[in-house]
Amino acid sequence: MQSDISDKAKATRKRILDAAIRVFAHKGFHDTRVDEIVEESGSSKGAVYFYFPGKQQIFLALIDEFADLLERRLTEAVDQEQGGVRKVNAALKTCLETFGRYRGLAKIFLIQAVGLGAAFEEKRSELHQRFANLIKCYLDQAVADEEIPPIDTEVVAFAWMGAINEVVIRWVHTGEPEPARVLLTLRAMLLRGIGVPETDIAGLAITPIEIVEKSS
Amino acid sequence: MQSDISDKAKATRKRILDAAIRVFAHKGFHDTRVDEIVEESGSSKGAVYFYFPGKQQIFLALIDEFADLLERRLTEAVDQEQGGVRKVNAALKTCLETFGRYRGLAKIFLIQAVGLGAAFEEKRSELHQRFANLIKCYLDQAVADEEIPPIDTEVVAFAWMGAINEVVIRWVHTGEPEPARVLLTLRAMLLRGIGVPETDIAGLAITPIEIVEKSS
DNA sequence: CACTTTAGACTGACTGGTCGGTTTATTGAT
DNA sequence: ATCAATAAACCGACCAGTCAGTCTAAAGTG
Repeated sequence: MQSDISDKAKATRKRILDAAIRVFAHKGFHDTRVDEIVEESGSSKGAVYFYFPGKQQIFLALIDEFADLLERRLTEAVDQEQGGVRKVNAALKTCLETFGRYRGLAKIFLIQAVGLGAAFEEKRSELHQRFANLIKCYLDQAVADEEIPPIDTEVVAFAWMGAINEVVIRWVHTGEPEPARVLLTLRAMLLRGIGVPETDIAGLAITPIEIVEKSS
Repeated sequence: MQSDISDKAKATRKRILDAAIRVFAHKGFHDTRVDEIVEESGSSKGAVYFYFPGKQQIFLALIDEFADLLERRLTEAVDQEQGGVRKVNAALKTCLETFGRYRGLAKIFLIQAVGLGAAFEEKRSELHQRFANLIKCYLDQAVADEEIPPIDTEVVAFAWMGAINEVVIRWVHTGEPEPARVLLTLRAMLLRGIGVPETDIAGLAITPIEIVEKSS
């Protein structure tokens, strides 16, 4: 059948992307040679430039793909929960799970995509803006529902994102501390920080997180 | 006199470093050409390589210098205050002031030093560790003094650092939101987050921050 | 069916511009 | 004269991207 061809073709494309995740995550954008992606993927330079316009586009494709994935999972998880506090809890858990499942992409997203000069910086800024806004919306809702006192949700949203990112970065790097510990501590800290009553926080289940690593 | 020479020499060195701050902050490490630093500093390639072993070392020198400066200012400010809550407040204020005063260095420190591959990544990790540890110490002390309930200070320390960094990055980039607003919100959020009683937080003065930009 | 043709997927040797670093010459202070 | 300081032409390794060509399988043809 004809899908044989395109299956094999798609497979090559995927092999290249997977290899790119591994190499980019490990060495960063500038220290990654296209030839290394070629070798790691077991394909050829021609194949790489057949499927992608250039090195930069491969990198951006990975980031965009992951950002979409994360946003999809977040909104999905949050929408399934009722009430601001539970929603926040779900979001936090989903974040840690997703970063844990796609550790390579997480490292690319959180570290390797930073400090790459103007061309990428705009993208990074825009992505952070996007996720901060997502958080801000949920916070605003919690305020509107009078679950928490009125606060400067914009600043808090950025602070939350930074807090989560930093802890995840640390974890991706060293494997420390374990996600369960992180979830508990971070959750308590962030929720307390916006004035959620202690009783509401204590009421949250100690949902275990499952961290399963996937290639892509 | 002999200081004429070394004065002039030191001046050249400084001009190079200042130029490097500007260019690195604006374009990032890899997009910065040594020739751009030469031009911006109004010196020459010979002078640059007379004072520094190479591009990378200039970059690292800037980061180390700033890290030392920040740490010095922080410990200084914290030591002058009495009591955990006030110390934290002082630290936060000092952070924002210092980042504000040295905006170029702040951008290099927080953004441009990230995602540069293994050679720099270790340095970055070590720096974050260092500052997180500083925070952790103060938090531990606050716990020991029973000002706050026992918490996982390690995780909280990283979360705090991430929160501060992200907000500062945003501010360095867009100029938004104003530091005063940031200090108030961040302070309340972080202190609440570790269980500081609302009354203690309210008791803190609304100390105005002065943000004066300096070249270096 | 045998055969040519076409198209898509892929290969890897090659290239040409770029840029960190070096060298050599010059200046100027003591 | 001597030597630190500076200038700027120069070098060459490096590497993203190119391209002429190969291979395989499907489509067209008689």
